[in-house]
Amino acid sequence: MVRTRIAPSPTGFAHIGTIYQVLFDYAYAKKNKGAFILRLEDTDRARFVEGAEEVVYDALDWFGLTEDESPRKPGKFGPYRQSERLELYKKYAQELVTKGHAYYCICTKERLDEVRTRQQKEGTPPKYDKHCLTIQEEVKEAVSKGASHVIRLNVPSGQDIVCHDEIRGDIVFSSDILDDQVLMKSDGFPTYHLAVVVDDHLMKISHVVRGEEWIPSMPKHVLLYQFFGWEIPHFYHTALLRNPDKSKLAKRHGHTSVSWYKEQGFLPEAILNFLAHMGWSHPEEKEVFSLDEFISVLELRDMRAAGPIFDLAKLEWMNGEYIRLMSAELLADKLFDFYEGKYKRDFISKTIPLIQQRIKTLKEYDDYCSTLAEPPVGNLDLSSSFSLVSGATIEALSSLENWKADEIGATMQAVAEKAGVKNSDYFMDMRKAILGKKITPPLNESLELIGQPGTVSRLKNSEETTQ
RNA sequence: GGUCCCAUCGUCUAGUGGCCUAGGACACCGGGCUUUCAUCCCGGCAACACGGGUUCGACUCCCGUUGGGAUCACCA
Repeated sequence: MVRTRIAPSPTGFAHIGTIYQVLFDYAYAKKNKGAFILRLEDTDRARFVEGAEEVVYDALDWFGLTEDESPRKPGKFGPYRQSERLELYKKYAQELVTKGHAYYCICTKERLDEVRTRQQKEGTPPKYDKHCLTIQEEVKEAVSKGASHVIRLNVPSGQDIVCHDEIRGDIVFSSDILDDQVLMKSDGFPTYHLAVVVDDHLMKISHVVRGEEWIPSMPKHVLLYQFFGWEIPHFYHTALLRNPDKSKLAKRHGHTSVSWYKEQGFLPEAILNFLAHMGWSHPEEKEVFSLDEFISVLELRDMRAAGPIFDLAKLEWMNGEYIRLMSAELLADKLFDFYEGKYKRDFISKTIPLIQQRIKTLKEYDDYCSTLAEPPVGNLDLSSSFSLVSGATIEALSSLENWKADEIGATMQAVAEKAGVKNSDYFMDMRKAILGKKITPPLNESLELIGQPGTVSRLKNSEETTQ
């Protein structure tokens, strides 16, 4: 049984990099008829944020990557919030202490800082000096009397720890560089390292897909698995998404928030398709493919280890592809929802044929259609020849009987010809006079949509403002 | 700095020793279509970081150099 998981800490922020992990977790689980689990790593009370869980759920739902088990969808392996599993961690930490693989520590922050600065001066790796281990009986007595304490991992010296990554192969670490990591904090909460190992084991996680920033702490996890005598899941450390300057995709450089992509009018399907190209490629080198197809051809071990740069230009292209491939009906629905009532559903439907080949994001709809819905305001930047043809155009259009795009076009063309004005100049002026922009949807169809009275009144207004 | 990871066009990538004069996509630059902008079609520019090996033969294997990245908390 394949069971994958995503284990975000609820910070009130949905990171696009998390979705990247989820995509592979979800797809691999589905491919193997397994389960995709969402576990909340809320062990850091200092970072608790109200409503943060919903942010995670909303993001998963928006992308259609809904989990099989989670706090909101309890399965057999709950609870799915680490804060509700405290007794479990305590029990397993005790087990390690009993076996001698962990020990109590009552060192103060001051002493820890002192040790660290001394090591920095000496140029030795900064790690705990096992002071409390040497006086463990004393420490235990203090703990039993209620002294504030943590539990540390007792890292053996002189051992090679082999960490197997399915993408890179074996990575060997010397245990001598490892710190006696805190397992249980003084507030009774576990640290990530203990919790992740205990939970992945108890929740029967078979494949772990996580970012490569976790590689340095993997030996600690392997050590824990060995101490507990548990089977180690398959690890896939994926390359980190990068900013154009190659640094880890982070808030201060690039756009990391799912909400940003949503606001920019990107479609979840397009984002997923784009993300699927990061570190992985379709076996037939296809560019555009559905989530279902991705699921059927995905092979996790084909992932590349090099860190890809997140290229917005390609995402935009991909998004445009999805918009063009979409049914008119669906696109209209998406636009209507995106603009939350700013545009009438009926108006949007009528504009679809005019803009579907033009917009790359839902947000660009505004650029084309805002002045189609409402007359433009401000400087129209018309050429001097406009005044020569405006009167005749108004007259011709006012008397047009069949207000259809091709008729409108023919009528205007006749005016231009009669006045001896170049088509391109004439129509550009009309475009600017009626729609207020140089870049617009096709003019004739736009005018049909605006209607005869609307068009004529817009022309009259433009005529006045230019005089 | 220590440890670890990584290295093909500007970007995403194909390539698992001969099929490579290195393929595709985005971007970019031309051209066609066209009353704007797009779509669409045609064409172009552009890469195996460097140095040693191994081999009859290296983009592909090994070592080193350089470069980039990650990580070194009672955060995850």
